[in-house]
Amino acid sequence: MKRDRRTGDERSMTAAKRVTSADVARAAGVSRTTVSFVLNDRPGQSIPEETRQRVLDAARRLDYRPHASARALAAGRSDIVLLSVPDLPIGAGISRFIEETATALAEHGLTLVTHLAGAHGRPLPDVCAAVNASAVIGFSPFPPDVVQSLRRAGASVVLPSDGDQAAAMRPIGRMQGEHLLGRGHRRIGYALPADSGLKAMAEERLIGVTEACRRAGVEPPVAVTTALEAGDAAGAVRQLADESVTGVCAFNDETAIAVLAGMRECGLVAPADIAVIGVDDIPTAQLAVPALTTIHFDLREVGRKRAEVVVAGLSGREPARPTWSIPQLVQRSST
Amino acid sequence: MKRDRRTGDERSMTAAKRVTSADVARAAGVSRTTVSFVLNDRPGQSIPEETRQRVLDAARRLDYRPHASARALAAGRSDIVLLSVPDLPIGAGISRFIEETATALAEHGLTLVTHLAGAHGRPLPDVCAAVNASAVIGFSPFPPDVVQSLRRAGASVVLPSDGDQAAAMRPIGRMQGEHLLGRGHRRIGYALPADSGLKAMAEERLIGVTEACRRAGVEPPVAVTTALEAGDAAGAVRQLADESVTGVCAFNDETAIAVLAGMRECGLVAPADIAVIGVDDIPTAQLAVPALTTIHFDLREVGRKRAEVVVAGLSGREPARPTWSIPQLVQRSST
DNA sequence: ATGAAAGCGCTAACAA
DNA sequence: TTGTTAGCGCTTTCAT
Repeated sequence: MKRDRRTGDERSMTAAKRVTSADVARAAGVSRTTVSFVLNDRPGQSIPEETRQRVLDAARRLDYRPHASARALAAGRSDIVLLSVPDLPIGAGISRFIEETATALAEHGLTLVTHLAGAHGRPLPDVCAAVNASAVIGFSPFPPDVVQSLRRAGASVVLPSDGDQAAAMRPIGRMQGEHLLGRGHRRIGYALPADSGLKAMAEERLIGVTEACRRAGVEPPVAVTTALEAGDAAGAVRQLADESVTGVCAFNDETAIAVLAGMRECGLVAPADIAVIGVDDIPTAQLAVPALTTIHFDLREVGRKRAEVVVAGLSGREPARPTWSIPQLVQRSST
Repeated sequence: MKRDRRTGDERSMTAAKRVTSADVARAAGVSRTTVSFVLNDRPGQSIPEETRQRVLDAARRLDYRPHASARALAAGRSDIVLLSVPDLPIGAGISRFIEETATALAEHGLTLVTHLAGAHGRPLPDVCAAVNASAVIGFSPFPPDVVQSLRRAGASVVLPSDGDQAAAMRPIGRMQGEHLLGRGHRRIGYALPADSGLKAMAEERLIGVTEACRRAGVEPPVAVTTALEAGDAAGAVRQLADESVTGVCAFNDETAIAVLAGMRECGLVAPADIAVIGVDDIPTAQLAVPALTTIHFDLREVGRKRAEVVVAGLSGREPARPTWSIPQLVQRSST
């Protein structure tokens, strides 16, 4: 006889009773094994179409959903991919990227969940373990010790690698720099966001700008850091102006908008006094005054590429070296 | 003899071998049961401090992390709370809220993961099942059929209820309306976001504004919808102007900024021609031209309240009716 | 082509 | 106070 461990309090809040694969098997008149084979579409099993349909039907009729924990436990791996998003703010650009990645992963049967890595949140490896993620993606490479914790927490794929990161970020900075240089600016500035979670990305982009400067034979960019706040940005703008910078590349559109606000506070006008270029092409970029020149990329593409790398890693294949999609310049009035 | 199901390809990408509770038990020289009791801090078990420490030490030394799937499977519930975030954009306000909720939940041993409910993403119940969430939180009440799917997918708590929502949203709209009314405006407008995911929240806030109007004895607000794009917003502004609206409450700061941009395009200036008030107090609100008057609230508080309701629901208790923290007006130059 | 049965790592009732 | 043991729902090997 089976024990019943349910406690007496059967409240309305309790989850509905779950349908198990045994229920489906019974309804279809087959064994659980067969159900598993059919539902997982296992290759190399010759199951007659008729049986297949019977199982599929039963599953649909009962609204069967495999119990993820049980499956993960038995199979030794989950279908969960964890995305760690750095400290706020999450701009619209990031949201789009996340969504595209999720869609691409979903096509491979993987589920993406995201974790906002706030200062006081629980450590990423804990979250990874809690959701039993088999892959973890970040926005910039994780420190080696974190990578190891993640592995121990069950993640078999951890991205991005330093190489991935450089390959993705630098061309963007390079493009920003080249645009400004191409319009005749000779003294370039770079606005880094104060947000620490974005630092690593920003620094890679800055390297791209620096490369552009070197190629053009001009001094490396003057880097300043600014919070998303007019007063602070004004200070940054003053530093830039002191160095007679005439064109500044901002880490992203939000930072760029802050720079624009800082300039306003200093009585400077863009692009006449200083030209500003952002990255991301967020909706508010065109609403800025003046409208912001920025770098746009196809997030769909980027997300898809990331997903491919994850899928490849999970299936043990070496990923085809992902070719990054080409960023595009959106010329507006701020440069 | 144990079977070894590992396939031959032991690649560098594979997750490190996991430490199990049996390992800890062995290291501590006790049984798995004792380990379980100690690590879960089960009340009513009198375990000598000495043994406790021995187990704790062993666990720490081995960097043991309970296997979430196994635990969930055995215990019948997971520690996962799933937050479904509506379609983009995720403003900074939302990010803060998420982070605070996560922190508050973490204090109760729960892990929050978020899912961006994009148009093409997988359906929420699928995600809920995939991560085995025992609670699901949204930004506005889920349709009844979705609630049922979620329950069947294993969620025992689903929030918010319609009541929660109204209690949280309406006072905000009311406050916006009262501010404008208090400054003498007699013809109020309301700007809804085009984004469908935000519709439900927006409509509740609109009700709040309507209430404020009724109390003041003026006509209900003229509602218009606008995308986050200057051209579209200009159209909305024209509609408002046609109805001789002199003050508009925007759903949130981003919408408000779009309205401001629309006004600029129409040659209107705020607050002289039309006053604008937002909600959220996002960083860019004060960077807008003119600086945006808005409603600010303590996200920490809101997140904490939400978390309490979840915890209460999960433990079967009826939540203490959450008292919503008081929103605060931030007066800037747009009104 | 299908089924029986052995676990995956953990929890919890029960026994000692 | 601690250990034994029976599952949780699923996958997968092996036998039929």
